[in-house]
This record gives sequence, C-alpha cells and structure tokens, in this order.
Amino acid sequence: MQNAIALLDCNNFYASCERVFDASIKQKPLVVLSNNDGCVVARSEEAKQIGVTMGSPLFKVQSLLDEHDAEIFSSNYALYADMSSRVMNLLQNFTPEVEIYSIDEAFLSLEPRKNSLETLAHSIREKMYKWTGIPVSIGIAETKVLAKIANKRAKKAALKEQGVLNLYRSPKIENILKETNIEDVWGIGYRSSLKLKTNNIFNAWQLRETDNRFVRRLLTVVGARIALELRGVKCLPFEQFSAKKHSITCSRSFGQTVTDYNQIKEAVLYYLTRGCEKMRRNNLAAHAVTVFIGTDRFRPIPEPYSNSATYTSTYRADSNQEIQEWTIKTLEKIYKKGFEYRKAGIILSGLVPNENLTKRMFNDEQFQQRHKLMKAIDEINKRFGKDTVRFGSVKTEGCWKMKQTRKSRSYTTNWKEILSVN
DNA sequence: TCTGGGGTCCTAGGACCC
DNA sequence: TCTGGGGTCCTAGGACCC
Repeated sequence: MQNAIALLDCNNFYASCERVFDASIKQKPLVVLSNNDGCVVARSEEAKQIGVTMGSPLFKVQSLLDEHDAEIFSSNYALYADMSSRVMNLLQNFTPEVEIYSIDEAFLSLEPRKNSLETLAHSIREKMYKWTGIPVSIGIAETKVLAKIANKRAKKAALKEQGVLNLYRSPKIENILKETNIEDVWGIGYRSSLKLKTNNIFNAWQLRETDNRFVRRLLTVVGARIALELRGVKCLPFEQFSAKKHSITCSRSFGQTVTDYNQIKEAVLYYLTRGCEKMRRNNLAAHAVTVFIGTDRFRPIPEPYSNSATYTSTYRADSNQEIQEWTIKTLEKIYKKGFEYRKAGIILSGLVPNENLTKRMFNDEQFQQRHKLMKAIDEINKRFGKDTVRFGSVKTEGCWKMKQTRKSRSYTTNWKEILSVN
C-alpha cells in the first residue's frame, strides 16, 4: 500500500509567533508587516474577521486597525526562522520522513495503518501547540496536491477546532474536489486558471476528469502533473533531503529614494555581505553575481528605470573580497545618474559545494587564505552578533536602510533580548 | 507621505557542434 | 552553395509558490 502524504501547515505563522511571547495580545487583531513596514503579510484570525486583507498596504488599513485597537508588528525574521526550526525539529519525533517545504509547512510521508492516520495527526497537533505554542492544521491524502486541498479544508469553519482532515482513500473526495475552485488548486495560478476557465474547467474535479493530453497542451507538463496528482497518482516527489540551493538572492527596497552612486554601492555591498554569509553557511561557492537596481514601482522619478547585469567569473569564489570586486564592476555598468532609486539587490548563482572546487591555476593560495579568513569572520559574527567584524567598505547604516519601527524582540536568538519574567 | 522578499521549474530560441 | 537530422548548452522570460 502506498504511503499517505500529510501536509502540516502552521496557522497564521508570523502572527502566531508574535503571540507566543506576549500573552497580553492573545485575543486582539494582530498583523505583521512586510519589509519597510509596507504591507500586511500575516494576520491573526481576529484581524481576518475585521476585514484586513492579505497584502494590503498599511496606509489603506491603518484606520481600520486603529478602530479595533489592533497590534501591528514589523517582520522579525530571526524570530520566525527560529520558531520554524523548533516546529520542524519536533516533527522528527513523529516520523523521520519529513520534507520541509517552507518556513511554515512540511510534508510527512506516513504508513497508512488502519485508523492510525487521524490519531497520529491529532497527537502531532496537540503536542505542537503544547511544546512550541504554534497552532497547526494537518491535511492527509494520497498525493501532495490532494493533501494541500485537505489541509485547506481542515482550516475551514466546520473543522477549524479539530484542525485535521483525512482524505486518504476517502469517499468524500469527489464532492470536495467539486467544491474546490480551480484557482485554489496548488500550482494553478492566475494565468493558468484563466486558460482553464476558457475551456470550461472551473473546479478541481473537472480538471481531474479532463483528458491529460489536452491538459498537457494547455499547461505543459506542469499542469499535467497536477491533474494526475488530483487522481491520486504521485507525480511530485517526496524530497526528504532538501536539494542544494541554486541561487541566493538578497534585495531590499530602501527606506527612502536614493540617487547617489556611493549610497547605492553601500546598500549593494551590504546585501552582498548578507548573501555571502548565507552562501558560506551552506558551504557553497558562487560562479556569478547579478546586480539589479530600480526606481520606485509606483512613483518612478524622473521616469522608470531598472536594469540588471551579471558578472560570470572564471573561478568559483566564496570570499567577500573577491565577489565584491565582481559586484562593483557590475554595478558601475548599470548605474545611471539622475534617477531616484528605490530598490537594489544581488543574486549569487552557479552555486557548488565549496569543498570540491577545481584548484586555481594562479593564486590558489590567496583563494585558500581568503576562504579561511572569511570562515573566521563568520565564526566571530555568529558569536558576538552580526557585523561585529566587517569590511571597511561595508556600512551598516545609511539612508537606504529599511524602516522597521514596530519590531518585536529577538526573544529566542539574542541573549540581550530574551524574555524576562518578574 | 505610505505598496515585500526569496526561491524553483519549464519552454523557446539562439549558438554551436557533428 | 546547397542539402538533413540530431544533439548540447546557455539565456531570457513566464508562471508559480510561500
């Protein structure tokens, strides 16, 4: 018998994280904002109820939030990442077959012993809440796409209290698929849903019943796989061991517009520093760096301008010094005077594990020395805090810095900000 | 005044090779 | 100069996800 797939999803994850450490805000509407405190990216149930929609800009919902005395937080990714790893670690106690899909979701592969699936799911849910303070929902079915649908249903009003729905070999599946709009199927986005609707396919059941060659022509193999998954045929592999990263991006919108080349350069080198840290944490080295800059999407001054360029090196590198040189050369190519820039970023790509790099024909010693130096710097910064040691060319403050005026403390990742109980 | 960031996969088309 | 078929690699752009 093939294994069942369960999808565990943390409810209102960022909002739930903020609540864990502050009992006084348990029943209030609560929202978490995107970078620069721009728009709403997470909402508590209470915030959903008063009508705050996902992605709305803060300035449009500010009065609504004030009216209901809502709590507003800047995003605190250090906190969310740490809470996420607690949740994922705890899951390993129930089954070794865990695929971490995103910061707040994981697939589990479970052996379908009789009546045990639901019991197990309930017990995971209870322990998760008790031990991490995070409420979760669990959907179970034959495939990932069906488990997603089960999970979404588990969050609906009738089942909300239980938080678990098992559709594995369930007779209910036909009705549920008929009630699932095509655009709510995982992997069917706006574009694909328009194409399907033009062809009179409006719900998940209709997609499942459509000739697969037709689906393939319409939506390529991506769509064909989704249709098969709806029939209970596993097409999306269960990936217990996460694939190596292919690229690392670090980009931000600035707190205000920036015109000066040197300021832009500071921002870009700051992002590069963050990107390189992440790369070395994953023991990777980069072949190329892409730099991109752009004016305000909504108010481009004097007119829209955005550009990007890529520098591809002969050798892979993992030291800031070397990649900084690539980055500056690339930025010089795309920076144009006279524009008010609002955003910049870098992408490190062509990533390979850094332990088996080809030896360099020239200067291999210098490369090795730089690698060791960077590792030492990373160690120090990990112990004593971000940017304790950094390159002189990298500034940590500037007019490009993000606005984050409502950030909660890093309760779990910084000793200075730990919760104290009186 | 105020609108996020970080990823993956697939396809088509061009360059180049045998 | 033209004819034919098959293959790889790279890149840009589209679509989707959380």
